[in-house]
Amino acid sequence: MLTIGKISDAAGVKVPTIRYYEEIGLLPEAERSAGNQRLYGQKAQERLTFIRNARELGFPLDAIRDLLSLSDRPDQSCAAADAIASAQLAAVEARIARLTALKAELERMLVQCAGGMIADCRVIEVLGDHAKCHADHAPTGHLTEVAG
Amino acid sequence: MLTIGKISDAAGVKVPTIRYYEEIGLLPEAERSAGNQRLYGQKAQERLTFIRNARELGFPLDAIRDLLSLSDRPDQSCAAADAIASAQLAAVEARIARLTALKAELERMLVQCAGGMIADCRVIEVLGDHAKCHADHAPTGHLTEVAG
DNA sequence: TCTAATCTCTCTAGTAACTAGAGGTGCAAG
DNA sequence: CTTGCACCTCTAGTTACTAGAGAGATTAGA
Repeated sequence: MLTIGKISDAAGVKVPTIRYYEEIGLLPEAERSAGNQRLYGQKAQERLTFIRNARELGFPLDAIRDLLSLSDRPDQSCAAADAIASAQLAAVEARIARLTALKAELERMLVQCAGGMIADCRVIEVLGDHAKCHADHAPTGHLTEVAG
Repeated sequence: MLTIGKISDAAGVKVPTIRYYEEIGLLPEAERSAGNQRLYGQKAQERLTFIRNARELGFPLDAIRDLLSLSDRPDQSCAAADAIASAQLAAVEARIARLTALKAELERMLVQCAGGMIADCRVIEVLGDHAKCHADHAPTGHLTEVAG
């Protein structure tokens, strides 16, 4: 039986994150030692590793929850898991396309900003009036793209 | 003078978002009508458009705050704005690289999942034991990549 | 065996960037 | 004048955690 710190190291997931996963029901409630500390066995560690890998591949926790419930019933068709992964793939592709467009835009801005004064700065200017950019690129509606 | 709904439409930023921007100090406090409703002029609308464009290009609000304070002093060198935009470009490029790797991984998973049972499903298996994947890809430490 | 250092516990609050909803008021058209 | 939409404030929820306080558990060394 491993303490939380050990599976944290083993699975590469931080201690508070593990407790958080338990809290939201992604991990079952851990056994406790006499002194109330969490104890984990092999199965828990595998489950945590699964979660970590899926997170690394960009799956949101809800999708992971679904995948876990699928993997708990190994006799069923693979189709549902396939659907989740496919949706994830499509989302990733969409993000790549979007980011590639942003990259081009940023490069254009920067090329034109050659050490002048703010008054003539293309970075500022382009952001103030995007019409000065090239015309229509997809109007996005929700602005949830975020810098890493 | 325009009401909040009008500049919302004009700038393409939702009404609650505008109030939020005011609350966090990205927009100055708006004038009010006799009946306590917010009123906006040309300048506020331009500022909001600037924010919207920058958000669309993936700038975080903190960076936008910096850019706005730069654009308020047009006599200074463009270097700071350039630096912010460059950092943003680098962040975007890093995200693209990461997502491209994820895409390859997901595609590999899916190719091998050809309608079998969960017990043999590569999607589940790969997530359970990433060693079954190809070896080392960048160990990321923080798992903040999210599906769109 | 004692003690000091390191874990671990719970709980609360904070992060980014909003979104949603409740319950109430302003305003313009018919 | 009333109907109905737009607006107001405030609170709480979202995702996936992270940080910190204050207290108890465990373990390694003297």
